[in-house]
Amino acid sequence: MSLVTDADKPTLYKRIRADIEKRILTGEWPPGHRIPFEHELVARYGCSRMTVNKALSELAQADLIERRRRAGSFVRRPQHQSAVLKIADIRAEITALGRAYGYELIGRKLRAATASDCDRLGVKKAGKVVAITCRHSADNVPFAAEDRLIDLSSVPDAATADFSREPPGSWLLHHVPWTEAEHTISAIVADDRTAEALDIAVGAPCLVIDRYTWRSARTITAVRLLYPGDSHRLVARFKGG
Amino acid sequence: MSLVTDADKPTLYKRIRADIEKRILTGEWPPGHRIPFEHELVARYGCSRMTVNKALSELAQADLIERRRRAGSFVRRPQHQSAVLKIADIRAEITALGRAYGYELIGRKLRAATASDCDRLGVKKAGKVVAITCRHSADNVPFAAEDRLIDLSSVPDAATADFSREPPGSWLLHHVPWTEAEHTISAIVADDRTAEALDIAVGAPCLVIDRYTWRSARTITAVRLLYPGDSHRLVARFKGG
DNA sequence: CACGATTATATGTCTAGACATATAAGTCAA
DNA sequence: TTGACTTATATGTCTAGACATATAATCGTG
Repeated sequence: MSLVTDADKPTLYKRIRADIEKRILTGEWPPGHRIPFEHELVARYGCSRMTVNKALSELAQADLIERRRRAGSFVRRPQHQSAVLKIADIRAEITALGRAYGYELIGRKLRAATASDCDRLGVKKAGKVVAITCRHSADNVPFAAEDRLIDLSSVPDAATADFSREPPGSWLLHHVPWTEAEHTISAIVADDRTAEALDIAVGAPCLVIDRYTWRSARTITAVRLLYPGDSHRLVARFKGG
Repeated sequence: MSLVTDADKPTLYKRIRADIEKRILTGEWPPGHRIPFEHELVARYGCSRMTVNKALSELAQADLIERRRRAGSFVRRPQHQSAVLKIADIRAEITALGRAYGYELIGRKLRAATASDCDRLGVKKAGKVVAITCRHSADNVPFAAEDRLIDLSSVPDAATADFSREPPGSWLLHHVPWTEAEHTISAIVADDRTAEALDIAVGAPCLVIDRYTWRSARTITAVRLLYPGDSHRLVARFKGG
């Protein structure tokens, strides 16, 4: 599997699309930024306008850019994310509810990936990983317990990031643009350890969310979140065809 | 709001795309069906191949069709939907697992919408509704309990549909193309009634999915599904920007 | 200054070709 | 029958143009 999708034998329009996509994803061209006009890209790549147009049209279809006649093409602010962000950034979720956000780092370990780590990250062989355990609270009431693994070969900066102040989810969101995520949701009843972490009764229902995030076929992080099941609701909105 | 996107002033390639999209969505061209070759569409619409190619390329980018060199273009089985379908069509989910699907209609009532019905459907005032209670099983083991409300002003045919044979979810899927859905997921522990319906112990964890589906701002159905929490996993995959 | 008319320009769509390339299908030999 | 080779064909990409159209910017006028 290649690092970048569609990069097997880059045709010109795919290269143009990938170039622009990369600048958007890395933040070099932030939302609202005007990307070069078609005629400028034509000059830069030395091709016909149809080739540039095809690249830009696909980016537009993917909602990465917005094209406006006479004005140009502009980087869109992520919009699909909102539904997901509600899940992805617990701090934002809690503060959006008008409640006081609390965060507590319980454990942080830097280690060479074990077999079970690789399995969790969905990779054959990872180098080093950071394992983080922490807890989120709202108005001083436990809100969610988090158990996370970050692949350092994808996110080397995570090795030195200070997770005692900033929750890893927020940190990642601001340092690593993700492109895809998969959630597996299930329900369990709280065992002793979970009950203690969430300050609920043993046997109370818990919502379990396992999220696995990657960018361009490259694993970023795997996280398990435990919520008190009766006090939390997870909202996901889809669009169908 | 218009019913069909991009239909304001249909240019030719959009018309071609919409024509094909319609046939796919209505099921006239089912998954696996080979759609006409480019040269056939060129002949039918009397345009150049690039125009047809643009329509087909967009359908391919939207994952509605798959294009294979030398073979042609084929309707894909819903796969962006698959994550959702897994939720939406329990019968398909169970049979996909290679297990025997069982369905049992427990109750069906046609009534004028009560205040609580309107609330559940998210409308101010509905006319008549159908309320359905049923149960799904896999290999004769209870799989999910369903409690559904269908808005008859949006789906009049549902009044006369025979839900004793076909589960309402499957029926709706084949009769009413949905465009958007919102899921609210939570966890509970089984009470007496739930425990009996799902044949699990009282106090066992349950996953609750409330799904609310609409099309073009028109409510179609609201459904609550109860799954045994330890035996069921819900997978959702998102794409971000 | 405010507002309507004009103009310049970037994107939107389309054509009639061209060559590249993956691959289904057919051919032939072991 | 099976495997290797050849061929036909549908899609993939690209060009150098063309005209259409929405609209930002400019210009003029009251």
